[in-house]
Amino acid sequence: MNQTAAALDDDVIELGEMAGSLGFLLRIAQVQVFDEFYAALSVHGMKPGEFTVLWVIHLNPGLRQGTIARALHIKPAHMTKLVARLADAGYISRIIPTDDRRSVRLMLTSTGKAFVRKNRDDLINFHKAERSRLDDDEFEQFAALLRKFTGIAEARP
Amino acid sequence: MNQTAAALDDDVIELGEMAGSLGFLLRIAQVQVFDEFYAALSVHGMKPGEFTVLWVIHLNPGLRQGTIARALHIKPAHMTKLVARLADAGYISRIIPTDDRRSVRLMLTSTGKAFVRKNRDDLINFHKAERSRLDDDEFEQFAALLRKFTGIAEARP
DNA sequence: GGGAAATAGTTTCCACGTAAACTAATTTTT
DNA sequence: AAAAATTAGTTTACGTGGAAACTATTTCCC
Repeated sequence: MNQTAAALDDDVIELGEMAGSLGFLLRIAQVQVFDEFYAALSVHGMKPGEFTVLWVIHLNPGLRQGTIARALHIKPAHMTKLVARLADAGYISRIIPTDDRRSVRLMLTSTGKAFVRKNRDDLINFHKAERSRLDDDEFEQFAALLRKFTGIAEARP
Repeated sequence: MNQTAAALDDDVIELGEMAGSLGFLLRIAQVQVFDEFYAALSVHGMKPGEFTVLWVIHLNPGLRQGTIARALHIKPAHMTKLVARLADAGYISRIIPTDDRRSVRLMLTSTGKAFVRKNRDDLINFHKAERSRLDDDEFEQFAALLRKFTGIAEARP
């Protein structure tokens, strides 16, 4: 048990300035939240990105898939596959408008609507569970700083 | 140019409760920081994870690679490849101690030491660049909340 | 109006990271 | 002390997401 040198002192790691690096801290935080998401919601066989897209379509029916991709920082190539998965699963329908047949507009199917309605609470509860080490005030402050940092507007009430 | 319906109003997206989701906000924030990292440091052909590992070895010479992997939430399989890349590049050396020949302890080579010394400032400057939309107070508050959220201790002065 | 440029999405191919199975070394059990 | 269990790291096989090239459609401009 007693180590011979400081260099061999496992489990205690000096991070130095790294502990002030947002990139590093954000990555760790995201991994943790991701794990929580899977623990809470993967029952439905859905991944975070897919759920997010479904949610955005729910709130913004008829939007172009490219617009959604840009807003969520999903690359077009990936968006194509993600949309295909959601369409194959029967949650969304791809609509090609006649006035611009290059674009694809997305709508929830009735199955998709039912899914969102049914799992809305799981989503909300998941958000609450995320708070883990923070109290309510800290949580709100944290979310506000994240929104400011990312330049994302707060939800309109 | 004038859209016909609200549903077609591209570029304005309603996120609803999603704007309060840490998972969502963390992902966006991380993507942004990641992009900044590449813009600032990819000249050296090094990725964020690699740079972080190099930095941790610099501060904790002789640590086991598994210990570092756990601390940085890097999976063992990935750590093997990452360490191989850094070793191939000549930045670190893998040392198999005689008292436990299963383990691998990592040290910086002189090349690695020189690299860290030379790029330390880029790293620090990068951290400053990260602050973009936040002032100094907000930045510190943000980092503190991230540390609390992730359970990571602040750097010892 | 017809070719050039721009735009939307898709396809192909590749890199990164992971889970699962595996090898090697060490410790525990009996 | 041999067998079983544990631990450290590696290898293999695969899935996800991304860059670049491609197709289809629309807009620009001469």
